[in-house]
Amino acid sequence: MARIAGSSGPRTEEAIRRAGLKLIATHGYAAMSLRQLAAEVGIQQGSLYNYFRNKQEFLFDLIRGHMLDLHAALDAALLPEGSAEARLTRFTEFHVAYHVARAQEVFICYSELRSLEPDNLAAVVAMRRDYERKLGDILDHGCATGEFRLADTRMATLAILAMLSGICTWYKPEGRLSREAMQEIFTGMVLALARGETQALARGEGAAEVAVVPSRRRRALQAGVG
Amino acid sequence: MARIAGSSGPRTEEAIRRAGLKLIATHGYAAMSLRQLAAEVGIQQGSLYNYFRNKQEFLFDLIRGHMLDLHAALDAALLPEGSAEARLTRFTEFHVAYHVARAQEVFICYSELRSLEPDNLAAVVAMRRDYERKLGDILDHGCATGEFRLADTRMATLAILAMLSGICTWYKPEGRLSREAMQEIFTGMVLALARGETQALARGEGAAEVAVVPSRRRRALQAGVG
DNA sequence: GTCTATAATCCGATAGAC
DNA sequence: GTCTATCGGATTATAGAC
Repeated sequence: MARIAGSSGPRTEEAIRRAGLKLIATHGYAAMSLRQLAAEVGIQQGSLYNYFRNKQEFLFDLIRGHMLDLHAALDAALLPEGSAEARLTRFTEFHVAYHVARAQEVFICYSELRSLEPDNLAAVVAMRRDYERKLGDILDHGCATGEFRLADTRMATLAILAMLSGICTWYKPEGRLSREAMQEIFTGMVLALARGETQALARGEGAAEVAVVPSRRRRALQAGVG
Repeated sequence: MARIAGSSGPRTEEAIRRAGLKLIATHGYAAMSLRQLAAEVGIQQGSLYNYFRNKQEFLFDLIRGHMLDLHAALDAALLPEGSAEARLTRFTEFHVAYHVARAQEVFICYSELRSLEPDNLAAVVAMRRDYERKLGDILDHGCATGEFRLADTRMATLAILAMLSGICTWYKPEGRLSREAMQEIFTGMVLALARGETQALARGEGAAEVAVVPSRRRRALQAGVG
């Protein structure tokens, strides 16, 4: 990134934000040094402290700002009334659009929670819980009206959010599918999951009991392969 | 962890592995120092180099070993023949069981890919792709036989894997649901998603166009809230 | 195999000139 | 607001005694 000549407050601030998003999304917060960030922006490392008090505050501002945006945008997109199906459709379309448009920020919000200090983490987790509840309420309502058939709405909430949030881990703007196509595909999958009319197959007893912890001997053999 | 007196090769090796899994899962690879790791094991930092050549090799061994275990366990669990529904049921039950039993290792395999150097990353990504293909083949087969109805099997592959893999981000052994209950719930959701007989609702035009990038002014207001 | 000691580098954060 | 310079400490990795 080109060197910015002279004084320029707001421009530098936005450049730092964008560079930080990119570096943290790529390498992670702990692996990003402030010298790296300053070089990407085109300023000296010490100058960064005109824009935050310390590295932790920079991360928290990024994540908190994004969560506020997310909530505001969801509230604007969500229907206050209507059938559960219509509201779930809206929720899914919004979630896909948001994750496509702001994949980096969304990714950081999931992956860098571990890097937040306790107080900052608590604030973000509370906002996250509110967000989950909005989906959970739709699912609960749909089950009450008979539109949805879910064995466990809490698990369904986590499953749907994980499924949709996964988008930000592999989505590329130049990819095969347009935003509209992805919205339609994912809406179809989410609705099918929620309606879930079918019964699970009789489970093959024993299948679930497969060994998931390898023997010490197999581990040793694996090490030898390298 | 208690100090291990005297020489003890294999015991130390396993202790390092377990401590590394815990620390990396909790704080991340970049944030874990070798001094921290050594302290957790109860040895001095320099002694770690009897067990790996450098920090990167330690991470790669952890991830690669886990991927080998995962593949071997899946192959043992998966039915070579049978209906697509039966095979998808087996796949899901296995995936849930594995993620419940080894949540830490699975989590690291997703979250620390970014910390792998290029050659190591390429090796892991190749293994990951093989794994995805095994699910993709089941879905393709099911669509061909008419058991499944999916608009896009590639998206469905990614969606199902994200949904199941999400388990390792929130699962706690002391949680509300047993492994068996989770297997049944998730199998039901995955099968419903794959069968997906229903059509999506007519989409509310305009709903997808909601602003996902806030105005500069709103951002400034948000910053003021703090 | 474990220890102590240390090399060489990098880190976040601060001070003060302009 | 940006720069240069630096402080104090932490980091990975190595060397050599036991």
